[in-house]
Order: sequence, then C-alpha cells, then structure tokens
Amino acid sequence: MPKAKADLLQGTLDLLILKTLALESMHGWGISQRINQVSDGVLNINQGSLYPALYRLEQQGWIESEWGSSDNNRQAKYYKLTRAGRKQLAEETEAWGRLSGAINQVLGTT
Amino acid sequence: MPKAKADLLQGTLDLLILKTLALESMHGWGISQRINQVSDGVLNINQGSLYPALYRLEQQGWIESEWGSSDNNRQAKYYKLTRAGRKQLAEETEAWGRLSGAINQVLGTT
DNA sequence: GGTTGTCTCCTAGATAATCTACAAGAGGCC
DNA sequence: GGCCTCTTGTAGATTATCTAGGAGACAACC
Repeated sequence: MPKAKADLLQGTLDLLILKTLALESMHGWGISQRINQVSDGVLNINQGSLYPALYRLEQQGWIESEWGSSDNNRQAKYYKLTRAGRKQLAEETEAWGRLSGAINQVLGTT
Repeated sequence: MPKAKADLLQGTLDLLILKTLALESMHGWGISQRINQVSDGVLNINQGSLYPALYRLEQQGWIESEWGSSDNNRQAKYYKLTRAGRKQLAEETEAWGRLSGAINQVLGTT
C-alpha cells in the first residue's frame, strides 16, 4: 500500500519557519499551528520535523530562543528571528522564487 | 566554505522528468539537458540523481525504455511515458500546485 | 591507427531532511 | 488523585539527492 505523500516539499521548512517568525515571535508549537492555518491545512509539520528544524536554525544563528509562558500558562520556548535570520529569510525566499518559477516553466504553467 | 544550495527542490525531480517525457520521448541525457534549457539553466540535474530517478520511475511502471540510437549515432536508452505515468504526472502536478501554492500563501506572495 | 574528446549510461557511498513513533513534564479540571 | 491537553523533545528509519567516480563507444584529428 503506497503511503501518503510527504506533507512538505523538502527544503522549504526552514523558509516557512523563518517567514512565520518574521511576522511575530512565537513558540514552536504555535509556529506549526500558524503555518497549518495560513495554508488552509495543506502544510502539516510533524513534531519530528519541527523541533530538529528549530534546533538547526538556532545553531545557525538565524533564530534565538527564550523560555516563557504560553497563553495557556504552559512553559514554552519562544523563538524570534535574528538579524542574520532576516538575511537568510531574504535569501531563501529568493531561492524559492527562482526554483519554483523554473519548475513552473518546465510545467508550462507560465 | 558554505556549499552551493541544492540544485533542485527535493521531490520534484520525478515530476520534471515525467512532464518532459509527456511532451516527447527522449533518452536520459537528453531529458536533463532539456530541463536545464527550459528552466534557463536554473535546474541542473546531476547524473547521480538522474539515473536512479529513471530507474525508480521505470520500476513504478510510469515510464518504459528501449535502446536506440541518438542523434549522434550513440547508443541511448529512450524513455517514454506509460499510461500509468500520465496519470501519475497529473497527480504530481496537482500536488505540486497545491503545495507550492500553500507555501506562497505563507510567504504572502499571493 | 593511436589518442583524445564527447556522448551516454551507470554505480557506490555520503549527506541531510523529513517521517514515524515514542517519551515526558506540567498546568487545568473534575 | 486522575485525566486531558499543551508543549517540548529524541531515536531510528526512510529516502531523495549529491559527490565522485567508472566505463563503453563513436568521432575526429594527427
């Protein structure tokens, strides 16, 4: 039985997270909910993808974190974009545009 | 030294190959050249990605192959889309549209 | 007729991102 | 006290792609 297709296009998760944080600082769980919501449920981020991605991004210095309290009074780690993250976001956005545009060109979806 | 970014969005190679073969049967080497050309050099398919992908697609029954002679009188394996491949192409095209659209929605590139 | 270049196919191993599946703390509620 | 939900996390498997080659065969030139 063929399994369901991936929930994401590989390589775009970082971009999605950075963009979401550019609009507003939030905690990891909230980020994934926000993305799901904004995409009308099309993009679903698994926890097993989310947290490693956040760790990666923080290691790269693109986001930084701080523990705080969520709306529901739970402990949550709040992330926000750094200056380097903003730069990275611009680059990845540009790369996404270039690549997705090229694909659409091949598909004839001009 | 940061290495160059990926040449492709992972998961889209099959789609690109299927689409290219939908327009015209061709050999592997030619497929990669065609995609490079149509995308204005943006999409570059490594041989180490191409041939495994072709093998994969043939195993799935989406393309079939036949040995022939290329324009330059070299032995070349010509691939063409099967009926199942056409169906797969339609599905993957739809998935691509859905996912890339969702990403653009998150990016605000309405 | 040897050498070199180019076309074309192919493979092995490494890399890295994502998925599946699980574990666990902590607050709110009954 | 027990249960539900929020929130973070980890381990291992999967899989696509990349890097880095190898090899045959025709063409072209000396």
